[in-house]
Amino acid sequence: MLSINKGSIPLYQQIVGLLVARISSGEWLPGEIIPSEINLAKELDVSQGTVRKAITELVENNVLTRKQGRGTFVSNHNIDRALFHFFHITDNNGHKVLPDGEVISCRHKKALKSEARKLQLEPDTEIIKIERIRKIASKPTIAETIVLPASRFKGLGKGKSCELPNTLYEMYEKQFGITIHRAEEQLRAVKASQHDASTLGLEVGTPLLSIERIATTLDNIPVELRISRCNTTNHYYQNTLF
Amino acid sequence: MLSINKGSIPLYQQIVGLLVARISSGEWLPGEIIPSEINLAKELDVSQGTVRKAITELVENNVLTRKQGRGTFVSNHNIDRALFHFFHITDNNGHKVLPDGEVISCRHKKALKSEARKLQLEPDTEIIKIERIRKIASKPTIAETIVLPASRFKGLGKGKSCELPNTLYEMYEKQFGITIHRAEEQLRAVKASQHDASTLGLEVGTPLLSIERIATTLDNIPVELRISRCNTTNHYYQNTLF
DNA sequence: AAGTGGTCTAGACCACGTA
DNA sequence: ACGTGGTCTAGACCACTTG
Repeated sequence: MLSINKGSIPLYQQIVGLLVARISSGEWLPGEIIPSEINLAKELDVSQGTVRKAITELVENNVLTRKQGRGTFVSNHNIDRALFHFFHITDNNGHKVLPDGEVISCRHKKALKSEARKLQLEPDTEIIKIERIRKIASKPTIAETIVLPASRFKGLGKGKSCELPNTLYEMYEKQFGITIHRAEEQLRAVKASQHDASTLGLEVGTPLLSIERIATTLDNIPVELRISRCNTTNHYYQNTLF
Repeated sequence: MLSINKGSIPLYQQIVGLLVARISSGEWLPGEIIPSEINLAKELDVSQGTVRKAITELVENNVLTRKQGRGTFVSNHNIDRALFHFFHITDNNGHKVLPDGEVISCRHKKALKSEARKLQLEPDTEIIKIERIRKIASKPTIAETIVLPASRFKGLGKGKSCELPNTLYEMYEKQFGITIHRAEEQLRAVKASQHDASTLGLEVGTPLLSIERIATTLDNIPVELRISRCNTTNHYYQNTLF
């Protein structure tokens, strides 16, 4: 099982792999506690320090969460994580506010060529396309288009389920067992289209901040494509560099 | 000196503080080697593991750089760091290319109210304002305005020194002993002004990605305000979320 | 009181770079 | 050969949570 040979991968890295496998296989679900460091050490026949180093790496990647005196848990998507890690829009004072979401349409379609490529799907695969408008302090601020592979989100958008919560990732996790772990965002300045302009109450051609996001699971499978067009008159996208 | 009392700050955190102090005081300059973990442990009368933990934290913050077999070094600004950590613009294929910079003007002025606030200066403090245009593959792509407190950059912009290198942070470090450690960026979509439009060869009103950056030193003193207006037709701003 | 994570130690050995 | 960082161990004690 675990091997400690000359020139091989460090033990703690192998353990990281084992832990990730047990999480993405669903053995340990989001929010659940995992065995204590001591018990994992016994099970894997390594020292506690080595297990600890592996866990530390996963904590830094937001995969696990430590709670002193209680144990180590698989991270889950709550409103805090949504705001802290997956939402970079703030008002002009730098304060984050989670906007309300209001679904405009939700339809099953065949993926466009570009959508299929970005989600690593076969051409013409069935997808769910959601259009929603997000309001901050009752003011329409972001127009969003969300594309999901229909096969992974069975039942979404049929019947009355077009009412979606604000924190979609929490819903993906609870209803579909899909945990978003990582996202790549591409930002551009674009002109508001006719559609954007009318939903956001702006003139056609107004500059909007376009954020195209591809969100992936722990095992790096893309499961959501999201394009947000944001009115940055009273808000901006905040990023910190080190 | 170091205290290990009940309920006090952990030893390794205290050591982080000591190391940071010795770096920002200039005792260890960027690029220089610091004492080995063993020697620091002896000097501070703690175990090597504790020193190691402190250093690890600084390595993760890009303050120190470890080189196996050689030693631990104070990080410096080279082209790699500029590209990897402080430059998020890529072409449409996701490839980073450091653009050329061409200074348009470089003048000493009094800080505007908003500039003084952002750089934490007294109103009317003397600043240096640099306008430059950045080209990628000979094509003007980014219009930049850079504001620096004159007191910290004595001599810059007088005489023929208006020729600036592409990697400014390397120059700040070498010529002025100022190391940029962290930056906050605020992104917006804006209309190209008359000035932007002519320098970038676009029509007035074209959407541009505005990036307002405040860069700070290790001891969190803001030393540069930079506003970039970027034509995102063939480029985008790339960001990764966890 | 018992169990968990968090800190700290002392020492062994490996991998790498330099001389 | 030597010194450096990198991994791993075994064990002690502290801080926190729960029963």
